[in-house]
Amino acid sequence: MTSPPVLHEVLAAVLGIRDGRLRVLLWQRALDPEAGRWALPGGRLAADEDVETSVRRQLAEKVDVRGVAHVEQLSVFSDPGRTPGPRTIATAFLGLVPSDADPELPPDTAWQAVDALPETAFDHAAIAGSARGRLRAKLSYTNLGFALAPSEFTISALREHYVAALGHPVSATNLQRVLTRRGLLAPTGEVAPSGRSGGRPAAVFRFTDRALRVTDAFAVLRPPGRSGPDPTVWPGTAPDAVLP
Amino acid sequence: MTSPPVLHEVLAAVLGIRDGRLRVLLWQRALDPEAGRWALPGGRLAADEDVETSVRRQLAEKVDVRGVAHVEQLSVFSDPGRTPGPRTIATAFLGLVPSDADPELPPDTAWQAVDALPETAFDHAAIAGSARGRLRAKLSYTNLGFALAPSEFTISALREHYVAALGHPVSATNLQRVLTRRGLLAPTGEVAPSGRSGGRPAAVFRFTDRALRVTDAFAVLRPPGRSGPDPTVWPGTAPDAVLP
DNA sequence: ACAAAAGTGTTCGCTATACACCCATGC
DNA sequence: GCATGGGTGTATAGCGAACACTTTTGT
Repeated sequence: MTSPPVLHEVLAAVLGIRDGRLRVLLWQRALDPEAGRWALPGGRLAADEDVETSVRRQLAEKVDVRGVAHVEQLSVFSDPGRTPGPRTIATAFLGLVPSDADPELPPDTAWQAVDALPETAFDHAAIAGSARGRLRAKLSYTNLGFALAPSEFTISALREHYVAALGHPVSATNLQRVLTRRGLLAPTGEVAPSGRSGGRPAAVFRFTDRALRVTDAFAVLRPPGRSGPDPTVWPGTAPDAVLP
Repeated sequence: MTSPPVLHEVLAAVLGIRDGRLRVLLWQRALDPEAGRWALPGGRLAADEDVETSVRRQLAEKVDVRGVAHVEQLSVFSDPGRTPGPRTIATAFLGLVPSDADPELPPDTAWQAVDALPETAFDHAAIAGSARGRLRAKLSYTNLGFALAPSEFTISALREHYVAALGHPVSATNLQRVLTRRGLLAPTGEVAPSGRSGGRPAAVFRFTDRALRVTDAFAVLRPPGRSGPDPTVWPGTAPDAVLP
């Protein structure tokens, strides 16, 4: 019964497209251990909050909460040696901030490219990588683009966001078709003026929903009889909890 | 700095097809709190183990470890009031036991239908539901059937497993075609004798792999140029960690 | 007129489902 | 022979990728 104390922290890998690249919000540690290295925001769980409440509270101290369009749990990092000192178990989260939200950041905090992280503390690089993997997967079968793109955008601007997040070329033609067929895009009716080098002005769109929706669940072994893909998620399963 | 102690436990929703239904392994609590109610196996984390090691160790006390074909993390349950007494955070897992593994169970332990759970303790019913959702999703885009079916089976027997797990009709014809096209099934060359009512004897198959493989990742927005669906998972992403 | 960017039309391959039909066995 | 269950052949619908082509702007 004299088991050693175990502390519990939450950590958030907050991703966003900044400057054409997929970046994660990190702060630079001033004190040991790991002074100088970059770390994910987060911290200890308070007595009266669950992990999701906690991560949202702690993010609010770094970025304007309203800037965070989506938060979801990744997984637990619990290796006994993951941090020095008393054992600390971390629940890792993915957060997404659209590129038109530009929260003021504390001086020790910056957006760092996920593909070229600076020296990171503890296992935080693995958590950031896990967040990137989750984002890439969900971009393909959900409407999660809404949490990355600004509220209004042209297709080519949206395409650049997808390219940065996915890390491979994306065709604007097909992107528009896929998202349109799934009913995720709504034209605002406005057009964006063309640049100095000419070109047809682009139509402006927005996402129809600003909350996570699974749009392409269950490619196979669907229940019989239905013609179209059913728009709703399987009964009794939260979108977050379904496809790991 | 006088934050209250937080305990950490792991809980496993071990699912399997038993008697034609999707069931979960539960044990009946003898003592308060929640005496008489049914609970998931699990318990406190030891000092030198991570959560995955811990859940495998604790399962070994209930079922023969070799019977458990697959274990993966679900999510953290951390509501402050989820248990009485000192605060306890749970990391929940999905475990799968093929139907030809019949571990001896302690007298207080039984397979209970997930669709008709008895009175369960704490938030364990929600965890079992989450496990069922995860299983249903992954049956569609991975080879996870291997962890549910016996090592050798006929297509119609496999079909019954899928029906029980998914909760809706599944066509044997299409099931065979989908799994064959994906290269998941290998015929053993043997045939199962037909029953007393006649009928053509069925060919016997086995799964080619006995470890999780994502077979249908990323229906859309694939990297360009490839003809077939790429057989491997996205570089740098573990199958477990990808699609929630 | 020309270049540039946006957007549409069309083709192609592939997947998954549905359903008709053939095969092998017990009685 | 006939019922029963197993298995294959084939048609259909839809999706996503690729690419040619048209539309609309700036210079």
